[in-house]
Amino acid sequence: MLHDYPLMLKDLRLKVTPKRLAILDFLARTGTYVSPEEVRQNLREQFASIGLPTVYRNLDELASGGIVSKIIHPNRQLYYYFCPNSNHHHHFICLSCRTVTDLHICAVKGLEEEINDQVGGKVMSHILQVNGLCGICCAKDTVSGNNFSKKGEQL
Amino acid sequence: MLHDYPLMLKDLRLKVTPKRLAILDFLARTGTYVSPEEVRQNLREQFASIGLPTVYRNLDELASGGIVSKIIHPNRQLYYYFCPNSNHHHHFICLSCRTVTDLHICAVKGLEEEINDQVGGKVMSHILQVNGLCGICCAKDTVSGNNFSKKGEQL
DNA sequence: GGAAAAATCGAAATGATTTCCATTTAGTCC
DNA sequence: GGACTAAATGGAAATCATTTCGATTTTTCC
Repeated sequence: MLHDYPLMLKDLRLKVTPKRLAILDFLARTGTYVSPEEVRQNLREQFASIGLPTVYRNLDELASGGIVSKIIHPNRQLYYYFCPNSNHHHHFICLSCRTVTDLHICAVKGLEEEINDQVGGKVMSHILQVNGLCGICCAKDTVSGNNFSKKGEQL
Repeated sequence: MLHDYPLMLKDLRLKVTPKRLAILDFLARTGTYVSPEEVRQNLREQFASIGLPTVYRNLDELASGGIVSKIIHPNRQLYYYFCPNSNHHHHFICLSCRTVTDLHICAVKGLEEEINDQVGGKVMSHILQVNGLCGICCAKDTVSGNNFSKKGEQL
């Protein structure tokens, strides 16, 4: 699937800058979720200077615009995943190889009804993300490579 | 409902210390989710010295033991909520008054099936939390008092 | 090509959470 | 009740992802 990055950016009223394009391109090529620091590492190959604030700002803007998704890792750091699918859905993330699988059931509908009945409140946002090992990593049975921080799982 | 804190702690093989009891008591009395810093503020009234590491360590141990729940706020800080209910369930949290409502539907069952079919992977953990305004705060229609950090919502 | 708005940079600040290690305390066994 | 051991605690300092700041550069649009 090809993406027209300049058009995507214009739709979000973001200016089309070389760094934005490179960030999008990197995210799309990688196909897994990545950390802001990893994005910067990669952009360094193309740009003499690339500030971390620029990376953070852009990832955040792209996430607000719905082109990328934020992944909240059990280590509580943020990762980003190229996911221009605008239908409401949730993610299954592999803690080992970092692949993301889109899930098509929205599990929150029933909960919203329960909340309406019980609390009469208003739902403003929700987090739903399923963490685990994908089939391939599960078969390998080794949590290899992409370990994250030394801190234990926290969520 | 009365709670036997010393017994709860013994069940978790944690020593019964005055600070642990005070933390549990504070959480239970408060009835809303609170930040580690707020716990420390409160314990200061009872103890001449109380270190922040102690508070963090204890909250984390109690969460691991299932006596309190971690709340992951949209501002990405951790809050804790006294919730010794060991049945699997999820939470609706009010962003204004910080009340928590236990939800009785587990929304993740269906997703796990989908994951098994699609990915063949193994689910290790999930986050599901619904954020909003409870009925009372909704009626007031003002997001009063308990604002959190100045940073915008992030999740 | 020039002006206005947006984007970017580097350096420094922020701030929640942890680490370290010396000291104290709870649990246990006589 | 004292002594011992493992666990808990405190204070200060470190960590480290993420933001802020103010000055400079780019993009966009006419």
